[in-house]
Amino acid sequence: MATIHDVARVAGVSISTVSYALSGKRTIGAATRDRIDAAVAELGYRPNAGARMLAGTRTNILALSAPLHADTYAPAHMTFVLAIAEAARDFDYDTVLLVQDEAVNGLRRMVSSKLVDGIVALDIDHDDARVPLLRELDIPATLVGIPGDTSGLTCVDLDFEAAARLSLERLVALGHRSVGLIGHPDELYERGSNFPIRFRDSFEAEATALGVDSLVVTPDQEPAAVRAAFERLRSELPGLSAIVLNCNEPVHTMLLELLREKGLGVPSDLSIVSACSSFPTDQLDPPLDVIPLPAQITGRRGVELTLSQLAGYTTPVVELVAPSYVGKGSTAPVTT
Amino acid sequence: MATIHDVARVAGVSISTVSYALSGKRTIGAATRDRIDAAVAELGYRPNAGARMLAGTRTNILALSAPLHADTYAPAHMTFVLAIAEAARDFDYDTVLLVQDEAVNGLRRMVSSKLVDGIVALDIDHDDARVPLLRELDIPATLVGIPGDTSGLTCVDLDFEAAARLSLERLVALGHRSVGLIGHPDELYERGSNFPIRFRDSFEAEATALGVDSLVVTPDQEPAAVRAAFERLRSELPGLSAIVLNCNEPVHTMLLELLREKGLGVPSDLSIVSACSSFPTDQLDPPLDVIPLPAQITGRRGVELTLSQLAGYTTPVVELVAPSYVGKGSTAPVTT
DNA sequence: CTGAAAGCGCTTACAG
DNA sequence: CTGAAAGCGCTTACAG
Repeated sequence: MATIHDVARVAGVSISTVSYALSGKRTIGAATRDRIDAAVAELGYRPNAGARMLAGTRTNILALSAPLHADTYAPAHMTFVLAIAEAARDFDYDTVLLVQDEAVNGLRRMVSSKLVDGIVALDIDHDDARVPLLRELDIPATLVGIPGDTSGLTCVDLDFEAAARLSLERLVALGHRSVGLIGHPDELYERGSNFPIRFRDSFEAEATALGVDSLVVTPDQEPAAVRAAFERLRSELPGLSAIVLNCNEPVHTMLLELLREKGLGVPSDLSIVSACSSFPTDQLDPPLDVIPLPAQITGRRGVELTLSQLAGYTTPVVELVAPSYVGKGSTAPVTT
Repeated sequence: MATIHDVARVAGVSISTVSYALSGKRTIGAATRDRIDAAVAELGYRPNAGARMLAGTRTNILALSAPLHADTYAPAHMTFVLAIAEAARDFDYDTVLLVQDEAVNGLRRMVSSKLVDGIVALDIDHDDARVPLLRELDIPATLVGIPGDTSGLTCVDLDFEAAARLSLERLVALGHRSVGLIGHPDELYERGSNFPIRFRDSFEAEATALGVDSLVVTPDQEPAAVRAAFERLRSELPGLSAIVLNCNEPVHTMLLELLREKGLGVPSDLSIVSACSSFPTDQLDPPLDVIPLPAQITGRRGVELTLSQLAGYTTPVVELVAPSYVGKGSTAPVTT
């Protein structure tokens, strides 16, 4: 394997000139640069990663802390991982994957061995073990997700409060005045889970502000519970003409099956919007309008925010990505 | 951050003694070792990764080449990735994740920059672009999956031919003498896809050997195609009492729905076995007996085989993991 | 059982 | 615009 000395010899320059030519950290004469480029190409030279890490100030490696919980939805998780690994490459970074307990315990090792320049963390719990750790570690890091206490940390995620408002605004624009929200299972709210609560609170506040009749139901992921929740919406919201879903995929399927069974058409009888969904709603029958959880975007921002800290920007920020609305034909003007 | 010099000073020894104590590459006096251990603990010392890579012969990093195809089933893929990252840690290795085009193009970079000691590659196509590359690269590597031409390469995967035999043997032991195989969509076989073909051929050969009436159908992933395939099995195998599935999850669901619609009980009217499935068959209704695609095991073996090459074992092997049969109550003795 | 020292292949002041 | 040289923090012969 060729070293920088080989390149220098072939190009007839010093190794420092080769180094500077490659890093672009000082101006190099055109002729010199050409000779270096030719030598690099001829030898197939690539800087030794270890030497670079040791001599330089950067390792060009990021740690991706990605624990996988029992209830993690694999396709969404995959999308985050891919987005982050690809975004990292766009900035000439490689990604070391830390899974399971290493997602927590491996972080200290990454930092003290100086293997990585920064960290991107996924699957953030409300009381995540990595939150105090990252505060202590003092290394560029971004949480993709919002923990309970964000002080001193940089985080990025979908703006789910705006998403709740957006879902309602779209329905109201179509004339709907009575809208139900099917949320996550009740335990999640009691446990103080972050998103679901913020989405729900924002939904309720916006409904009040817009003068819309609304009700939130929080069924477990079982057909019977979904059925009961739907019946409750119908009985307590007599004019029910639209439903917003902020829940997992199985509940979507169960609801749609229930509606089919009841002979209720979507959107002819009921408009439906899926909000903050990490799965494609195209596959559902019928496909649902959706405000996607933009894993591609937030994952990439996670990388960018970590690298911007590396570049010296050290003020912690909580960045909320604006929601977007994707129509799939599951909403229609209210007909009375 | 403490360096080896700090540890040596605090312990009152030379840095080479610290290095040897930590690597265990030569015997150290008990008292000396204790002082070094104490100094390491006191300082929270961890060897600098870059220095280690540069001075030593190992980087303690593995590359995981994991392209994601459009038809990749995310949960299975996730399982492979987790198994590999965890197995690597068990041998004190970290894992650099290479996705999409980097899964191919990044490999050469990994090798020439000496970032990794070896490679584990997932999602192996019949004519995988990484196959010639890995042959050329001359670095410890293992393919988790079997390409068309395995010459010179180390590979590991489920023994799907044995899996086909196993599925049939279990059914025959229950008295079944007429067994259908629902395989993958026809294109896959025409395209020369590896597993499906080997499974099918082995299934047919075993059926002949056991004197079992059999038929293979290869429907597309659509309810109508699955229905037609099932009808064909019924009409061409009059005594049909069992079906082996070697196909994707959607086809499983479609078939079970079809049977429900027809009022056919599983296993009362029909025994069913899911073979080489990368998804849990517990979730299906009813749960199906399964010969799992053991991602945990083959993923881990991928790491072990790469590290054994690093340790000097250089003879390429194609290692086939024996299939196992997991009963879930979807098979029963034939009743006539 | 332990130490002094060379060297791994870079980056980056320092110098001109 | 370019070069000579120190130094990053280890590992590992070489020596005793």
